[in-house]
Amino acid sequence: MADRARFMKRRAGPGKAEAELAALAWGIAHPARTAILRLLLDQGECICGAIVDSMPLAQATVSQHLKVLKETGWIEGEIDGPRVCYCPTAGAMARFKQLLQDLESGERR
Amino acid sequence: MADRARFMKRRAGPGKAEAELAALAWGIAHPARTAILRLLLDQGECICGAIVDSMPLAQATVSQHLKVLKETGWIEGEIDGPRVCYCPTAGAMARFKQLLQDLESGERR
DNA sequence: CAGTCATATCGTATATTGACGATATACGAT
DNA sequence: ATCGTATATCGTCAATATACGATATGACTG
Repeated sequence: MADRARFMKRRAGPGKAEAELAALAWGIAHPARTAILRLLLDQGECICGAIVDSMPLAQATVSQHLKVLKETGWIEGEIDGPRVCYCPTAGAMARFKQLLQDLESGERR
Repeated sequence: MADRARFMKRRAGPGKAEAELAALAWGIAHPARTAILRLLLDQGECICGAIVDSMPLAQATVSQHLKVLKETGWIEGEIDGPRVCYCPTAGAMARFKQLLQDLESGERR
């Protein structure tokens, strides 16, 4: 997947939307991550520990998924004392839908 | 990613939507695939060869991406004489948007 | 049937994912 | 300062993903 990174970054103007859309899609391209995102959208925000408890995965694994969701722009984490409170990034879903819409309607920017 | 497959298939009722959404997202989680899908949505349909010509990738690689798009339900291929004509699967985008909407509004089915 | 074009599949190399336990780090409380 | 809790990161392993050239398959043409 060196190629993925290469492909993602290479293109300048055209292809930029493709890369952004692909990156966002990649963020939710794993059921564990869609489950996490759903939880956060449902609750508005959630302490990391609660997320871990809700998943059949080790804490380290959940942390990795949270990292991916953060890196792809889906969620944000705010440090709250000794714990971290995660919430959906405002506008991320709208942005994703917009990119999908553009894809559908032949927009090019 | 044995885990991916495991996760994808394990769950029965709840988690089903997550798996479906994740699978669709996975389909477009690579810029080459979003580019192909865009091309098809723009043109309505396209001969495989034209798709290959429009991409900076080897024919074999494009074929692989087409396979993923087909398997994830985004496109369909119709044999047209010696060549194959691809087109977007009707309703796939709508289904994806619906799943996203459900994710956002806490739907559970 | 042989030949050619179009597409899919095979085989393979490399990088990445996703899983986990173990460890490190950060913070609040004692 | 030390302890205990909460998260993140490290190290590692098996399983994919992705790329490519080479080869197989399928479909017309002559």
